[in-house]
Amino acid sequence: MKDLLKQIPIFENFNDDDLVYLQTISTVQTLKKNSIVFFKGDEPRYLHVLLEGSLKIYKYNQNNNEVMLKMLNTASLVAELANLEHMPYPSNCSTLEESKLLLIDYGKFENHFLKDSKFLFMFVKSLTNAILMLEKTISFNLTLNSTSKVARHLYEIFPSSCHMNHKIRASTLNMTPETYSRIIRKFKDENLIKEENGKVEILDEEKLKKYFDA
Amino acid sequence: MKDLLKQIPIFENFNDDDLVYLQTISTVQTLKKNSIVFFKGDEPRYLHVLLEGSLKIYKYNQNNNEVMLKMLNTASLVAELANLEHMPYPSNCSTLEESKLLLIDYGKFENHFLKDSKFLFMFVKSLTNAILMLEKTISFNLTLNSTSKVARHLYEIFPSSCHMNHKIRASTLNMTPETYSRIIRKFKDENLIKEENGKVEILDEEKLKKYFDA
DNA sequence: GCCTTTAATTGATTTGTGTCAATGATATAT
DNA sequence: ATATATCATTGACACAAATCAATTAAAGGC
Repeated sequence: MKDLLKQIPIFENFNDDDLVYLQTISTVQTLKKNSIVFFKGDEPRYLHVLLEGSLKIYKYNQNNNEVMLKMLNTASLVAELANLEHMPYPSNCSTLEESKLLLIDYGKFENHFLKDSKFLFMFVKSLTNAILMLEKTISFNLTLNSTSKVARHLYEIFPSSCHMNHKIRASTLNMTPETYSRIIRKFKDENLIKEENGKVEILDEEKLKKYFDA
Repeated sequence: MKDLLKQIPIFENFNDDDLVYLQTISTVQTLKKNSIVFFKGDEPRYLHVLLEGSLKIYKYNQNNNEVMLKMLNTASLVAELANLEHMPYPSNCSTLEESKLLLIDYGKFENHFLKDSKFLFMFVKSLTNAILMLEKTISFNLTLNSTSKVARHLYEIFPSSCHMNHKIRASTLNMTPETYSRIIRKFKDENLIKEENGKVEILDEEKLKKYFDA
């Protein structure tokens, strides 16, 4: 777990003592697929760290369809901001597969770590990272059409999410499985990609790139 | 200017000495309507503070239409992250009306202020604020359809932007002026709002609310 | 292994929003 | 004050993506 925590920006410079203390104020929780981690409106009591599995952060649109705002994979800090601001969670969170979470008692964490300015640099780094991700999400969703989103997802995000099925990939990209399927079909017909037992392989990287870097 | 700077989260706890030093490393720039502040890809040399007027942060989509990612009004810090990370600007920025900017030499700012941990708390606060805004943008753009966006904009964002014309309001909401106009017409026909010499008045707040808080 | 459920694909249709075009209204400049 | 440019509105049409529906494929449970 130590190594895993060090992959997370906010903990990367924690020393052994810090990590030991962190464990004394934490518990590990294992959740089955499609379990709720928290609901929109809940008061945050824990800092959640995703040790294994994957989560989605989501809301509902007018038509009560889920809109996935963020997907989180192993070694992520979940929704740090609601904690920091002592505000209720702005979105829902649930598991996409069986997952293991570290629940850190936030009151204790705040008292021990956040009063200490040596940790603030790490905090700034973590927040900075969060901003970069958010800006990427905005730009991705607002400037690209469905075809481009799929192309870019295949090109750059794909390796990390290749174990996921089409349905989840589509929802990550905020489109329906039907649309996703049709675009994948088009790419196959154009010989840009091929798919063998669920594993996608890119055949023509350059042509695929043309779909998104205008 | 002192009072204005103190409205900006990152400067709110600056003392007089800090503010005086800030001025020695800054210049003021006045720009006409539709002037470029920076282009995507530029290297940031200044920390920009918007003293007067308004700006847009934008990119282009596949069809070379502008997509506005953010609008900034008086007393805003512009694109702090590109500075912090020493990365090129990820988007373009231009003025929406005649505007006055404070250009702070970022190299000097960083040396004087960011090495000092007493300023880090303010920095965390500023970043936190930025994250909240970004999350709101994502949620706004991904969960609402055009009608809901206009309703919510009228309801909550409107007073601050009532001096703007329809074209800019539409682009703030990432829709065409035509779509905006049609929705406004619908709301007028339903007696939800009325418009007199460019000034919108809400007639039925409850009904307007129903369009966005599902 | 078979049965049941969930996921994937494909076609037909609908819907929301953008595009194009024409006209009327405002603002700005000379 | 008039001319010119910009903005606003409205209608007709186009298009991307969602929805609905039907079928096939794959995965999980017993």
